[in-house]
Amino acid sequence: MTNNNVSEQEPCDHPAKKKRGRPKCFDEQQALEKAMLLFWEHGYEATSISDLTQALALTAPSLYSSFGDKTTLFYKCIDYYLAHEACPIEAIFLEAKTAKVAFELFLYDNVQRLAQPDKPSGCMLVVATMNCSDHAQEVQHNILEKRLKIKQKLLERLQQAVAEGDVVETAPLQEIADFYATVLQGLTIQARDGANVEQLHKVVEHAMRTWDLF
Amino acid sequence: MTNNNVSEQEPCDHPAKKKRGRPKCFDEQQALEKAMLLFWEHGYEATSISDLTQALALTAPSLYSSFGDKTTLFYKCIDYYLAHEACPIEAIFLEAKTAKVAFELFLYDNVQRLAQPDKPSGCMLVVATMNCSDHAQEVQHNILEKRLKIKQKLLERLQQAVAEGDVVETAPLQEIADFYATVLQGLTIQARDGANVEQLHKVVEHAMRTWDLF
DNA sequence: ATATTTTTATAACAATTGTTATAAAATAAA
DNA sequence: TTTATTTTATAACAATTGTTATAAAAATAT
Repeated sequence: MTNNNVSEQEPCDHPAKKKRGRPKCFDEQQALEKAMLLFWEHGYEATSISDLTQALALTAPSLYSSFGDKTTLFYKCIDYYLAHEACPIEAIFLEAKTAKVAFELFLYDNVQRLAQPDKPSGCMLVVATMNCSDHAQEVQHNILEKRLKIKQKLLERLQQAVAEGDVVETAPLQEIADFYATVLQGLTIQARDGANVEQLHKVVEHAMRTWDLF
Repeated sequence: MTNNNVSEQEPCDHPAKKKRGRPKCFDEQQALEKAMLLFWEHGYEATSISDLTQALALTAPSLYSSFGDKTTLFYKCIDYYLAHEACPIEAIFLEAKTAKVAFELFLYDNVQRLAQPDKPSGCMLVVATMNCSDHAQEVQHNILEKRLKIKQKLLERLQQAVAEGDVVETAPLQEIADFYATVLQGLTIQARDGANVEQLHKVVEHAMRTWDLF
């Protein structure tokens, strides 16, 4: 990680060390956020370089020198999304005492993120590479794997719960993970279709009510 | 509906009335199905005219004279999909004696359609216009409305059930519809992510087990 | 045979796609 | 001041996008 933030003061003898060449006339972090919002809203392929340069108010060469080509930029936007907009599943799963509480917190946290009025609705991992041409097959596959990893984390939290005794050993862990992953991804489409937070909240409420039926 | 099928015999005095000009060298219905499969797999915008002409083995002028422009062709593919590939929700809802049975049949029917090995996975209404540019906003909106109509039919079937007495009047109909719509659309993403029919079956099984918890 | 109709094939269209070469501009180091 | 470095702006690149004009080909009707 290179530190490009000029305004940041470091505790050394030459503070505010200026960079050598012509200074950038835009904030890289802000630009990345704007790009992420575009990709989140319209997806990887439907967002053109021209859309990006227009929204970020910079030229194509500046975009390329700062972020690489379109694919590289997209991956950086995915990372930005996961760091700043997506649900912190590991933290939630760590502090929750039981698997049920963990899933409950996870789903409610997602609900509020999936249906924000001032942000694109739905999970970016789901909506940004849903329909792709053959040229974007690799990108599509990489994002698919990120989705699968989330589902894997659900399963691992259940396994941990079995080890800790708050879920019985005979419980169908894979089925439970499949069910809540289905609900989670359904919430994304519902949000895209205009459902509000209260509606999604009720859906999660019911989905959690069924925990003991497994 | 114009009948372009030359081989079909009609019970009138001049059977097999040949058309006037040069005959078509491709079957319009088969071509439409192939186009539908492409749009289903890759979506509206990511499927190019060149992709279509290549897969249907016909030239661009033939494509345009037979089906109109890309948007018109896409809508015809959506109609073909709804007629031949999508779940016949009205028929299922009509013959089911109770709302619970109706929802059960509907979801199980969907499961087998969403995860066919030789077909694109997931519901075309969900996956074909998930990420679109501004140019395709109108198409995206039209497909969104088709999704909303399905959800509306869930609600109406519940209202019918209340009228018929198999669902209590105090039941939260909108919540029930929201929940099962969420599960349905979640199944689409799960199918796209590689879940098989048995897995989705179990998800539906659990979702239906929660019916009486509303 | 000629005329009419429909579909075909070839080729081109302007516009947009992602990307980059080039040179000017703006800064710090020498 | 000169040199080195970095970012900017302009402009172009080949390839692809959706679409259509043109004319040849293949059938029926007169």
